[in-house]
Amino acid sequence: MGRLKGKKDLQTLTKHFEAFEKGVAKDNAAERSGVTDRKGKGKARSAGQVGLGLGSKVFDGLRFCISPEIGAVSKHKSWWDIIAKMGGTVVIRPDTAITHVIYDGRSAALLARELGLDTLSELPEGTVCVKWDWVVKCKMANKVLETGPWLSFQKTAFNRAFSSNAAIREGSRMRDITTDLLKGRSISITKRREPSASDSETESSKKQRAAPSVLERQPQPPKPVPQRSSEAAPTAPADAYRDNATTHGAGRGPGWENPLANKGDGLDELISGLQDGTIREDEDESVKENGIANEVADDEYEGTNPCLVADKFKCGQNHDGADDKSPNEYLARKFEEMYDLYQGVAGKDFFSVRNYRMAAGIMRRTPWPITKGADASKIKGIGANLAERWIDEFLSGRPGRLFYEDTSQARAIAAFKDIYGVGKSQANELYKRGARSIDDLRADPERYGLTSGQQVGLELYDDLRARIPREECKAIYDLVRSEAMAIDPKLWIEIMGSYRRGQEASGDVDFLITEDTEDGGSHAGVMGKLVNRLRDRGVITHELSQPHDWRALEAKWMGVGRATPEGKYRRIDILCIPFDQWGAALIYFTGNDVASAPSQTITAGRGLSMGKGSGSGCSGSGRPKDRLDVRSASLESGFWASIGYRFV
DNA sequence: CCGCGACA
DNA sequence: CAGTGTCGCGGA
Ligand SMILES: [Mg+2]
Ligand SMILES: [Mg+2]
Repeated sequence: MGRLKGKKDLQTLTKHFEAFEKGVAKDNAAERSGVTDRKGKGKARSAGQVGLGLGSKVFDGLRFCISPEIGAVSKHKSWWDIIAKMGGTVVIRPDTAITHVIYDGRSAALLARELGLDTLSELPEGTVCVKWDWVVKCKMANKVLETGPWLSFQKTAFNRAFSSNAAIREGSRMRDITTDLLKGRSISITKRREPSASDSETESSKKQRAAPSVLERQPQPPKPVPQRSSEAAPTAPADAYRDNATTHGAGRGPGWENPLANKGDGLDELISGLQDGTIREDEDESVKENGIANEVADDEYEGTNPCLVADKFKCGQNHDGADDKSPNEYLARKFEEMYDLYQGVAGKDFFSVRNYRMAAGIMRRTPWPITKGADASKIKGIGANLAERWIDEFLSGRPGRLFYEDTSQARAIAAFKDIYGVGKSQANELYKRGARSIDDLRADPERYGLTSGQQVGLELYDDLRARIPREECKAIYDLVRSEAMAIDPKLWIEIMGSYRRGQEASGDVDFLITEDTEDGGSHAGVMGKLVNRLRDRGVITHELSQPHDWRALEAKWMGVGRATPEGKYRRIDILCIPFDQWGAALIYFTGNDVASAPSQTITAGRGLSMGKGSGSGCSGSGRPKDRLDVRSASLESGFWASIGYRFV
C-alpha cells in the first residue's frame, strides 16, 4: 500500500521545510539535523518542529494546539506563522506535550469534539485553553503574559483547576522537551502524564482480558500423524479433483474443472487465457466500458484507471514512469500525501478523505496545467472546497496545513494502524495514551489493553506485514492439504486468493473446504480437527478468531502459521462452506478484480449483488431478471458473462 | 447491542 | 447524505 513513498516524501517535506525556514529565518544546527534525519521513520519531523521552537523567543518551549476549523484555514495559517516566529511550536491535534490550546469558540464540549477528545480533561494536566488575543498581547508585550483575562472558558472547572499553577508546569515541561530533543529522541512525554481516573479504570478492567495468543496444545486422540518433513510431500493426489484444482505452477496446467459437470471454470480460463495471450488487454477494457470498474485488491494495484469512481477505492498506485508526464503531477502527489496522512486519523470524514485520493487521480489525468484553484473547480469531480482550500495552498508552495499536520503523530498513528486488529480508532487511542512507536507498545503491552488478536498483531508486526512468496504459499498449502486428506480423503480443499490467480506473492493464504454431499459425505467437524492437527504439527501457531460453531458447515477460522519452524509467520484463513456454495465461494474469495469489494459497491446500485453464497442480477435494461444461481461451479462463467465479462 | 476491525 | 455485506471480538 502506498504509504511510504520514501524519497519523494522526503523531498517534498524538505522543500517545504526549507521554504518555511527562509520565512522564519532560523538557522541552528538542530533544525538541519532534524531535516536530514528524516529517513528515520518519521521521527525527524518532530525534531524539526521542536527546532522551530528553539531560540530565545517569547514562546520558546511552548507547544500550541490549534485545531483546524472549517473555512478558517488561512486565518490559522497566519496564526501558525506568528507563533512559529515567536519561538513556539504548533500542532494541529492535541498530544501529551502541548502546553496551550488556542480556541476562540464558545463551548468546552465543542472544543473537545474538535480535538477528538471526549472531554477536555483528557488534555495533559496544565494545558491552558486560551484565546488568540492572548497571543497577540504577548507578541506586543514581547513576553508571556498571564493568561487570566484571555482564557477560552473563564468559568469552567477545567480552567479553575489548572490555570493557577500553569506557569510552573510549563517551565518543567519545557525542560523535558529540550532534553528529549538533545537526546535525539522523538518527544515522549508519556511518563509525565498522570493517569486519569478513567485511564486506570479501563486499564485494570482490560487487564483481565484474555491473554495470549500462543495456543496451547489440546489433547488429541492418538492418531498416526505423518511426521513433518521439510520436503512436505507433493504426494500424488488420490483423486482427479486434486489433480486439476489450482494451477500451482504459476499459471500453467489445466483450468479447474467441476467434477460434476465438465465445464470449464471461467476464472481459470480467463487467467490462463491472459497468460497465454489468448485474451488480450482490451478484453479487460470492455469491462471498464461497461461501467464496471476494474478494481484490484489494494495490495496488488497495478494500473491507472480511466473510470473515475474507481479512484475512490484506490489505495496504492504505482507512480513510476509514464505518469510523471502529467503537468499536474505535483498536485497529484500532494493529494496523495493528504490521503496517506488523513486516512488514519480518527474523526476525519471518510468521504472527504476518499475525495483526496480521487482528486489525485483527477490531477494526474488532467492534460492541461492547473495554475489556480478556480480553474480546477471547473473540472468535474473537483468542488470549490477542494479547489480553493487545497489546490491554491499547494500551488502557493508555502508550508500549509498539510505541512503542519504531517507530524510524527500522524506517522505513529499510521504505524499503529498497520498492526493487525488495530484500526483507525484504536491507533488514535494508543497515541492518546502515550505510545509513540511499535516498540513503546511492546515495552509495556499491559498498559494498552490490547485484545488477544492485537497482541498477536503486535508480536508479529513485521512478519504479518510482509508478502508471502508463491512457493511458501504452496508449501503451506501442501501441509494443510495433507492434514485435511488425513482427516477425510473425500474433502475438497482449495487455496484461494491471489495465489489462485497466479500472483507471485500474496498477503495471506486462504483455504476453502467443502465436501460433496452425495453419498452422505459431510465436512462437518473438519474445521476443529484440521486446526488441531495443524497446531500439533507446528504449522498453526496463533489464533485470531474462531468460528461461531466449529462444527457448522459454514465456518471461518483466522489465524497465523508458518511453513517451517524457522519461517516467517503468515496469516492463514480457513473457510468451510456448504457444498452447494463451492462455485460462488471460489469466485468470491478468489476475487479477481471484478469480484472484489469495491466493485461490489458499484454493482450493488445496479441490481447486482455478489456474495459468497450466490449472485443475482438484473438485465442490462434494469428489468428484474431471474435470480442467477451461481451455486454450481459450472455456472460461474455464466455469472461472469452477466456482469460484463466476455470469454474466449 | 454497538462500535471496531477484517475479510472478499 | 454518499457505492457493500458479513462476521468475530470485546465492552456496555
Ligand atoms: Mg490494522
Ligand atoms: Mg487472501
